[in-house]
Amino acid sequence: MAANSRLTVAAHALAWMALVRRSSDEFVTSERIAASVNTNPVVIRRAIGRLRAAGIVEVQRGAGAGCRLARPPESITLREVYEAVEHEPLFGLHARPPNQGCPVGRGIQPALAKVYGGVEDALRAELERTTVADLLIDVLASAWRTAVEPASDAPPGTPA
Amino acid sequence: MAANSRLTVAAHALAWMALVRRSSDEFVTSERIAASVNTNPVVIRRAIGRLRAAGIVEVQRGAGAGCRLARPPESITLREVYEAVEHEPLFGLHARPPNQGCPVGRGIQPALAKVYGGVEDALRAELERTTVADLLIDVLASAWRTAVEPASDAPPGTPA
DNA sequence: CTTGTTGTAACAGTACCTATTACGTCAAGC
DNA sequence: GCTTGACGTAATAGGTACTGTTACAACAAG
Repeated sequence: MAANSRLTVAAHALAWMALVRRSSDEFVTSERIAASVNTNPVVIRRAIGRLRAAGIVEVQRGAGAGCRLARPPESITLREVYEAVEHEPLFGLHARPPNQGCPVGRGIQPALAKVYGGVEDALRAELERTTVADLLIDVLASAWRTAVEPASDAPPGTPA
Repeated sequence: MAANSRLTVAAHALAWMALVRRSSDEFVTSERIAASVNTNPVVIRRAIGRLRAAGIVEVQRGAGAGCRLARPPESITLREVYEAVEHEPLFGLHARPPNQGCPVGRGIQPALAKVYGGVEDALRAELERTTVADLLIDVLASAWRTAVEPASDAPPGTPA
């Protein structure tokens, strides 16, 4: 399970946009988000592209452009986010087809596909229990707990 | 989510050993299992090594050596198998630590870790619902359904 | 002592992810 | 219109992980 960080990047970006949305309706740039995630703006744009295709965010092009949540954060579940950014199955089947001359080789793939399908359903159901709004609340609670400097509750406009 | 096939290979090997166990207590070689999985014996040995460390199979070395289930297949759940062969977390966090000067950057990792932990728990609970014995029953049912030749129900001793 | 098998290291090839640069496209605002 | 700032995307490089394969030491049965 070589884990990638696409869901993490997408969730981080959405939490950031949800926080900004509390105080303004302006579009935020991929560069600003990238400064908080600590990555390259192109990585953010790639994630945003998938979220836009899923109708989770809306993007404004041209000068002074950017991105913002397309819907209230209470209505965006992490299941949606997961399905927007991740398309590979959780578990891979055989790299090369198993021996069809053997009963186990012939029956193993359908049997495992059933199991894996149930697992992915369970994973999606669990992710559905958390919305971006829930996540932001928890993020801010954790940030307070970790804060050492009293000036830590800086406004969202100063992420870098 | 770059999916690997370790769980698939382990489950396939265990189903094969469970089928053999029905008619004999002999040890089977990694070469025989590899012939059914259609891979290299070393790949099987790598999986067997982890299953052995977890107490799922027992290995006999020396001449005429091999491997067999250490316990009845009804007592081996896919959760155990998953935990034996897979150690990486399902979702990766940030490749580089997020900006600690931003409230979201400071709180996102603990918040996501909580979500990801719940997801892994749900995944394990779902995998726990299936034992190797259950899997074998389903494998054989699927093999029968797919069988075109009447000689398809060959004894387990002839996998290749 | 021979023989067959495991355990493991080493290596090549492939594939994917992240980071980065570069550039075309686009719309706001003067 | 033109300028400008930002997105969308291709291309590339470096790193990492998995699979397949060869090779060989360790080991136990007979």
